[in-house]
Amino acid sequence: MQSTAAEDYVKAIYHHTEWQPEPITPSQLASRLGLANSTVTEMVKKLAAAGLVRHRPYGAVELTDDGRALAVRQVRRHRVVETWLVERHGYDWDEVHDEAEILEHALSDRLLDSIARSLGDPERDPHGDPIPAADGTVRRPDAVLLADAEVGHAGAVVRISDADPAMLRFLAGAGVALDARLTVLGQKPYSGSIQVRSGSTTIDVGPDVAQAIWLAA
Amino acid sequence: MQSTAAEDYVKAIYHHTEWQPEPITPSQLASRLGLANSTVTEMVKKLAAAGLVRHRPYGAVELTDDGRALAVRQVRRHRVVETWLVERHGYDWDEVHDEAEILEHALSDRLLDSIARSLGDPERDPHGDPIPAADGTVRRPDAVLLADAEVGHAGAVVRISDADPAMLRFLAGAGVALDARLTVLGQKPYSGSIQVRSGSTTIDVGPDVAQAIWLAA
DNA sequence: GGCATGATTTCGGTGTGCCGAAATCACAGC
DNA sequence: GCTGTGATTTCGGCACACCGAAATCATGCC
Repeated sequence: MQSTAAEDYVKAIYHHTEWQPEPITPSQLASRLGLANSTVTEMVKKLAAAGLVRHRPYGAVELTDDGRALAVRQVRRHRVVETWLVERHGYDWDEVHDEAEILEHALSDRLLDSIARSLGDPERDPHGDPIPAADGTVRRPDAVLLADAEVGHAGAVVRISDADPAMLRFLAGAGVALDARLTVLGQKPYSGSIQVRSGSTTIDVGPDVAQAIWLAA
Repeated sequence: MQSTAAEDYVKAIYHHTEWQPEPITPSQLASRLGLANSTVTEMVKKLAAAGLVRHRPYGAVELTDDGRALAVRQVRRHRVVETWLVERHGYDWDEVHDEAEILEHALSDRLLDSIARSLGDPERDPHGDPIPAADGTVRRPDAVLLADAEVGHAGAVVRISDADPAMLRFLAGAGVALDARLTVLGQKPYSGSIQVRSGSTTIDVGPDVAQAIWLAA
């Protein structure tokens, strides 16, 4: 059991728990993968038989150590490829995902490690997501979601969610990029938006943006 | 009909006619692909329905213009990838094939062209096989099989078959590489071997080697 | 404790690409 | 013209990954 499908499943499960720890339900998994619930049920059963996943009927799905190791390997591949596409082949942030999704299943370990080396073995991808090392080690920066940061908190942008390409472009235009230093000035009561200082300018960010940016703790 | 399987079939058919023009039979195709005859029969039927191949029952298989275009595209991908693996990732000639076989199905046109550009849009791969251009143009050098070359013929090595990795290593050890200048000194009667001068040394090559080296005409 | 509701699973079915065994064909030799 | 032989095709079947519809389950609400 090491098909590209299995790799996609464990990666999706891992991804779900990467920034918050509740286990994923089968239907969440199905919608994330764009598959029918019945398909996921069947595949989860196979993954469980292969020892990659724990699952009792009608319950949530969790990775075993083996499953997590496979997922981390897959995440490494995906993020190395994304970084390579952006840094060496002129792709934009919002163009890399589909290509990486295919390539991550096609590269040998040897080639992937060679590509990573040629990039200087980066520890994070263009969004700030940590790139696991070849041995499975993940170095995750101490980070606070902007939405959860206290007033007065100041820190560099450590991660920006890549869920919404339009937002990425907006933020780039506003000068908010990886490593940009932000200071939380305050919340506007009842507006749901947060005031933030970036360099000498002040910007208001809505709740969707505040959920997409992590600052160094 | 653009599956990786279809790509493999048309590439194998193309490959068969690349250096000699008899059409390939289903069983030859099956053994080249490592598949059962029955599988090939079925797939050929689908390829014919898709307009990639011409085939009447119990006859040989030939590419249509569409099929040839797809095959050439695939050959380009394969050879660009091989060149890239050798030149940028330290692979040896005899190590690239399997990796390229997988990658050629996984790279987008955009990425492949970017890789080719980064290599200077090479016109031949490490074996000397011509790399088709992105528009499908193939520039094949005028070449003579060493076995067919007349006594006194002199020319650079233009292509070395990659069928036998051990032979590749032997030739590399003997100083016979791409662009090495060889002169045909003569045939040893009844021995089947040919005397060749390479620089200041003279070597005897057997019929298998003489079938694997092409000289500039 | 019964029941509605939404999530989960089961079930029958599909498409692709593969296989071995059996049937069929083409062609050469007589 | 017949026939044997090897190549080709047909046939039933399998594994994988997917689907929709129907059945089943868990949970919260009354």
